[in-house]
Amino acid sequence: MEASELYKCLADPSRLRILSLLEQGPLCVCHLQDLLAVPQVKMSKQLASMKALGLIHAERSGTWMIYSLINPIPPLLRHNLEYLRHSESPEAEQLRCDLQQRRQLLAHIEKEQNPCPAEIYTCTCAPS
Amino acid sequence: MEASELYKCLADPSRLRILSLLEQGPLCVCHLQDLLAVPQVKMSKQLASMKALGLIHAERSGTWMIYSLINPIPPLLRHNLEYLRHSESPEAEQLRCDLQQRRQLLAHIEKEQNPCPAEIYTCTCAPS
DNA sequence: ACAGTATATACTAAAAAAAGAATATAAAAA
DNA sequence: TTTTTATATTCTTTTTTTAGTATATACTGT
Repeated sequence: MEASELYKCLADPSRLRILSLLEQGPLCVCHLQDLLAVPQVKMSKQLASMKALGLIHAERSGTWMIYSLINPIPPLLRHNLEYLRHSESPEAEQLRCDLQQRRQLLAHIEKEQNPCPAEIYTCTCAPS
Repeated sequence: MEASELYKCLADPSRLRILSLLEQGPLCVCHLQDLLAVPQVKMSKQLASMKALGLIHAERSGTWMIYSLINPIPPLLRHNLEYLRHSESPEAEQLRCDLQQRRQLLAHIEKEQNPCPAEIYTCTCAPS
C-alpha cells in the first residue's frame, strides 16, 4: 500500500475514526455504526474501500461481520494514530472520546448474552 | 489547520514532494517546477492551495516567488516527513532523490550570478 | 512605452469521490 | 419455508478534485 493511499484514507474523518477504533481490537459493523453514528451504507462502503486497500479484513460471525486491522499494522498508520492520540486538536479529542465509548460498549457487551443489536450507550465525554 | 486537511495534502504525491523539499528551505516556483517536472499551472495551483491552507507562504523577489513552509512547521507534518525520510517505500526513495537534486541545484546556483531560469541538472539517482 | 519572463487566475472540461435510495445476499430465528 | 437481521452491492445523483487552455498580472530590462 502506498503512502498516498493511506493518507487519502486518513483524510476522511470517519475513516480515521474507524482505523483508530480498530487499532484497539476488532469490532462488528453495527457497533462501528453506533459509535460513529453514520448510516449503514456509508459505513459499509467505507469499510469496503479500506478492505480493498488491504488495510482491514473481515470475518463473518453469524449475521455479523467482524472487522480488524491487518497485522502487523502498517508502521505509517501506527505512527499517525499514536501521534494523534497524544495531540491536542479537536479531532484528537474525538478519537479519544471514541475509544472511551468503545470501552463502555465492550463493558456493556460483556454483561449481556447477545452483544448486538445496537443499544444506546451514553457518552460521558463531549465530542467536538 | 485540521489533521484531515493536512492528510489531504499529503495524499497527493506531488504536494508531498513539494512539502518535503520546502522543509529543507525556501525555493522559487521555477525550481520547484524543474525538480518535480510538472507544468507551470499545476505547480502554481498546488502552491496556491497549500498557501490557502496556511501551510506555506510566498514572498516576491523580483519576478520570482519564493515559497517557504510556515514556521514553526506543524508537528504532524514534521513527524510524517521525518518518518517518510527514513522509510523504505518507493515514495520515500523519491523524496530522498528530490532532496539530492535540490542540493545539486543549490550548489549550481551558488556558482552562477543568476539563479533562474531553469537549466538541466542531471539527476544521479533513479526515481521510481 | 514595449517586450520578455515568471507566476497567477479564470474558465471549462474531465475524472474521481461521496451520498442516497433501492435492492440483494447470507445467516438465524420462527 | 417464511421472516427477520445484518451487511453488501448496484445504480444514480451530487459534490469535489484535477487538468488544460487561455489570459492576466507583476516585475525587469530595453
